[in-house]
Amino acid sequence: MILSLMDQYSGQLNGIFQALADPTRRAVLGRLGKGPASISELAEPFDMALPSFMKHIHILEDSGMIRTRKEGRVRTCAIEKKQFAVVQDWLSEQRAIWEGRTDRLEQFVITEQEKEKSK
Amino acid sequence: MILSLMDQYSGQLNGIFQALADPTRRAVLGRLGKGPASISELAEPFDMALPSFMKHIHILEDSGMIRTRKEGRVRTCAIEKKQFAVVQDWLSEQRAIWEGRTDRLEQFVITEQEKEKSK
DNA sequence: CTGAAACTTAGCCATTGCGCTAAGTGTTTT
DNA sequence: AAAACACTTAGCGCAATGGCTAAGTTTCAG
Repeated sequence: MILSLMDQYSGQLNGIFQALADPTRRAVLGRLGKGPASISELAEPFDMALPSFMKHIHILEDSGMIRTRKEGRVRTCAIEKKQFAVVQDWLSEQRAIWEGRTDRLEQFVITEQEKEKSK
Repeated sequence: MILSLMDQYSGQLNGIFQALADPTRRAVLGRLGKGPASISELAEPFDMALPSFMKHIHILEDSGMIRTRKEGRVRTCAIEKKQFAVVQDWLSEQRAIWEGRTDRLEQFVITEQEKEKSK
């Protein structure tokens, strides 16, 4: 059960890191860090056709790094801060390995699971 | 000079995140967190031809996440912890944006953005 | 000095990634 | 009602990714 949680976690990491591997997408996240924005507002600084830009938005959304919602003809995007924690956790996990503290890692995972359950 | 620093930083992020976007490569980093290892030692857990595995090693090395050295016929790989800090810094920077904190670096970026707009 | 070991190089193949244009859909504005 | 706006869908082209096999190269063991 920790295993399945870890697999899910790992699957997310593929998408998240892939999403972060592009400068356009990182710039979009930087912009959204200051607050929500529409697609065209986000696209404006980039010298790119709109459909090309939209692909970046889809990748960001699929990775869970942003959330979008359409009202009327405008789609508004917002950052999903939770996903940054997934990256942070992976980094922490890695450091735990360096420091030979794999036991505490398991403890951490279990603790997080309990937190989830009690929500 | 800040610019060249930023470019280098951003350029590095492309490679780093790309490297981290693959589960095989993350697993290799996990293994190397416990200490250096040879190519064949690292490759052993994976059901993959050696040349395929070597590509992952090259990508990790190019991204700066690992360092390798050949002695005799054996190439030994070790983790490069410094590169993890680059990711950590990016995360911190992102949080700083959410929190509306503008240190010198971000102030610079925003200023440049405004300059672009007013062109 | 011959052969096994540990990579290494070269090249093929299928899929994915990232850009484009052209045309379509649904909302607002005039 | 017509036009403008803000996406959205469809499909093309090319380069990069991630796997493979076959055939080197270099080093070490016997």
